Amino acid sequence: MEKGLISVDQWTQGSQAYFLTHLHSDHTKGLTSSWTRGPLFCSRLTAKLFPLKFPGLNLSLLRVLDIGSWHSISLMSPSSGEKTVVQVMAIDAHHCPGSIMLLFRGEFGCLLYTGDFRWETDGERAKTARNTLLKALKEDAVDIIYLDNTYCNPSYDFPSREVAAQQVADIIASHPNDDIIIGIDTLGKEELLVHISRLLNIKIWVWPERLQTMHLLGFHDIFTTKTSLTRVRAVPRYSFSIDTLERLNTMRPTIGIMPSGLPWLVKPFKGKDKLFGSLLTPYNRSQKGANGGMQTDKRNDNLGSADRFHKYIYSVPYSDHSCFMEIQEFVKLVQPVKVRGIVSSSSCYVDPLYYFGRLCGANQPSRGLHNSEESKSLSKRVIAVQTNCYARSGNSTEAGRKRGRTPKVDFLGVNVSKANTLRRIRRGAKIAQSE
DNA sequence: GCGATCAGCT
DNA sequence: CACAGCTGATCGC
Repeated sequence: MEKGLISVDQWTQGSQAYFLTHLHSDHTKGLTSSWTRGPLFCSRLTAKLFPLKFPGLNLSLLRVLDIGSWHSISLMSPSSGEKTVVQVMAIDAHHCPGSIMLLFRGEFGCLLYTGDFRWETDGERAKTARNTLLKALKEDAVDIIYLDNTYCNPSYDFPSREVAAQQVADIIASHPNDDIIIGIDTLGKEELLVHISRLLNIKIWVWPERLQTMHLLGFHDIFTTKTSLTRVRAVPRYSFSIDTLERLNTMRPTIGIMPSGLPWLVKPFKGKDKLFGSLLTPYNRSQKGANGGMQTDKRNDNLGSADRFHKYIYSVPYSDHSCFMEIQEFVKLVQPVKVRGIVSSSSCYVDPLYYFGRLCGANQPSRGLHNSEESKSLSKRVIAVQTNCYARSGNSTEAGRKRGRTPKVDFLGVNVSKANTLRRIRRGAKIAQSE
């Protein structure tokens, strides 16, 4: 398919229809409240959440895709000028509220763009999504799948979110006298919090803007902004640090729980002040026994940052992306002719074909373990739909100008700087007084 | 003063 | 290296 027709999670000029898989910022880069470039297709829930993130956006440009049914869109072929019809079906991606995969068919063939997705085997939603997909696939074979390959490596193995949620609940239950801080983002992990709330019969504190989101999502009794009502607080992940926990512990015993996408790969620890790498939690450590035991008994001010971290913070493998086995099952199910990854990380990228080439309809040679520049640019040029092939980290080791930093964050992690407040208001946050 | 962009950090 | 993305600073308008 030629360019100039449709774009997915990409907001540069030149397409006739734009599709958004979900409202995380790395998929909306370039999209602003002053959007006028064309109709914007998304799920009903995403449409509902839109005003929160993009206040003032012209809502008449939004087009709701109902899950599981085909929508026909009349467009114009950029080269011939003839009318052409694109059909699209949204399928629950179960990544965050409102997230969808997009199945396209048209003159260009049949394409499946997964967006970010989690393909669990159990649960009502997972089964419904599977049935929806299977039904759609009966009518068409998928030519190309654009795959969320975030954890597309056999070393990424972690349990279902249900199991991870139970681990979190167990940690909380085993600290009956502690305050609990859970790090979350602006969207996602709601099911985890609901699980905790139901199981322990406890309300959960969230910051005011997050409460608005919860209300839009239909949660009305579970969450609160009154700290006096609960010992469990969900706070912005970026406010989550050793310092925060240590400060809180000078007032009340408090533990932090990080339902994190990351560190289940235990790696050697490098650099004495870095937190990256082996994040063995107190939870894991107690099961592990040996090794670090004696250091935990040292006085706090003698601890290295790793030990300071593990003293208060538990990291739990709760992921909104599929693990390797789930990705593999998904590719087996779809049996696409071709597969391309949509996440191109700078050095960890593995061509999905390396693992799944043999599962594809046509036997494609893999381009090998690491992404050559060739494979990346190829993916960009030949890509049938203009899609967002994005990188997951803007980390650069460029020295540049170093700026000293003392974040002005109050003990609950809600920042109060003026520039920041303005930015939040522009994002649509109505600053409500919580207490 | 605002939006876009970048560096830094978790 | 990295989940997703916030914050502060800078620069051009």
